[in-house]
Amino acid sequence: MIAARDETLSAPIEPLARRIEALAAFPSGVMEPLRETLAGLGLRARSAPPRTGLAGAEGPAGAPLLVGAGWGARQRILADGRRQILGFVLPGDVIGVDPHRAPLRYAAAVSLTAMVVADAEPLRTMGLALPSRDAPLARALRALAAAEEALLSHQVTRLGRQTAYERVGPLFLELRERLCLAGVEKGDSFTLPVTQEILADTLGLSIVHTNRTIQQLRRDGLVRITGTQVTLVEPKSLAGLTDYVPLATMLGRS
Amino acid sequence: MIAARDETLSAPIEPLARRIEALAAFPSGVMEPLRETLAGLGLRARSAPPRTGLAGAEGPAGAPLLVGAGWGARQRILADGRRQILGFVLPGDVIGVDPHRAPLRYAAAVSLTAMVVADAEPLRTMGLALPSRDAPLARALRALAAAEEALLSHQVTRLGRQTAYERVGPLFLELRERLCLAGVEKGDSFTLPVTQEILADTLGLSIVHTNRTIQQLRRDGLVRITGTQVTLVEPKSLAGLTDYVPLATMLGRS
DNA sequence: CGGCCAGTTGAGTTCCTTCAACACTAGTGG
DNA sequence: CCACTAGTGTTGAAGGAACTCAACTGGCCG
Repeated sequence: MIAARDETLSAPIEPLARRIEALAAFPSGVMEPLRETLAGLGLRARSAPPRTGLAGAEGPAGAPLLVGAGWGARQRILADGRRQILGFVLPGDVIGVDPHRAPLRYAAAVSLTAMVVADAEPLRTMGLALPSRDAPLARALRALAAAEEALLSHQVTRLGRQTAYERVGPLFLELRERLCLAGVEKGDSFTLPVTQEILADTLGLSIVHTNRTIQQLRRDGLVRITGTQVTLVEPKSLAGLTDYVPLATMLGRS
Repeated sequence: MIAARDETLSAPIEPLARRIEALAAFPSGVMEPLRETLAGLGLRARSAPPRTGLAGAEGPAGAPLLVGAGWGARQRILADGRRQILGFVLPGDVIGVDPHRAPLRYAAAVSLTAMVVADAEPLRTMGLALPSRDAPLARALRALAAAEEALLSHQVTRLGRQTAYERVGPLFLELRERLCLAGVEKGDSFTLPVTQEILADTLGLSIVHTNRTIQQLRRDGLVRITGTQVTLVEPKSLAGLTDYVPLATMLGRS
């Protein structure tokens, strides 16, 4: 147990490497040196307690942050206290790669569970690299930025044009896909370590209605939930029913 | 009249230059050479008819596009025909700067009115430049990308956590601000060349409810509308009432 | 003139929210 | 050991926000 935890702490880049591998579709022989480049950056992990601010929450537009483990969220809070979660921050995510992009004043990143994060300043430098040197990594980081924007677009569509019932399915499918890409979960089942209040603020619904909607999905036999474990019973029909487009498809791989 | 139109066609970079000038907050002496750099790119404008696909709609992930005049939109269409507009494309916008970013398969860019656009491939190249050469332009382009993401985040919050009444005000304020930054409008009034159906698909509302909501704003004396002309009567109280955060604030200026 | 499109208005319905109460679990201190 | 508390999940009932259906207006153009 402790060994496993230490391993995660010492290798916060692993989820990122897996996502790059899964999404960037590099020819063989490219990924190995890239992994070495990543390892050579010598990123040092630190752990963050639950419910605290990450980059962008306080202080000046901070350094970019690589997530090694745990769940976080980017959120915006209205003057009267209403909260909207823009999206979850999962292992393999890099928030604030571009000094002008993520740690904006209007949207804060917070940890939901305990997290393992690393200062990703070296990554940012690489991300700015010209197509010449370290091109594969720069390209991969741009693909990740593209994925982030794609997720945000998806969020807009869900909130604007889909019913409560149609919003939950894609969210679960998205979370499962992202966690699988990062290599921290596999199969049709994943751990959902957040309360229904968090889900409600993500889905743009009230807590009560979020609860009822999830139960409807359970009654319909599309998901099974025990504790924090979510199992997608029939991912394909769930995807069809709720108009889900996989990340891989969105990024043009298909 | 014709002279003015020709001028726009021959200088599609003007709105972009103005936006950079307004948002990037360069010290004096930086903007002049930057304008010359932009002019030196020799971008050639062409006009696009209304209601046609722009980059990303069809064909392979196309070249990036600079908008010189007219209104467009980025949208996503669900399987059953429901449409969600992610955001408007206005003069000074660059769509698809990053080959991995805008022209995604899942989201198409379309023209709403007649537009003047230019192939912005040279801009893309510059955007990838290292901090060394052409640094100000690269920085400015990244700031624009940041603004784009900020707008998308705003859209999420509006759709997720604000009422119909609260959604319209910020949209009008945002449009006015963007048009002013690009230098194509000034003051508290602007031309809104789109139907209420388009607004509805932007706001995530039905046409009927969009109509009623706008009329409520008129009755409350917050906006005046004659034809396609929208006038914000009391921008400040409208902003306060609907929790609007100006772009300049979001980007950390002020 | 007639047709079409955008805007407007009324009436009824549906979806979602709010308020309230209650069950369950875990943690805390007497 | 057990009350006590707080947080989360769950359920019922009532109200409100937004949708759908339908009709009608006015402008514009062939």
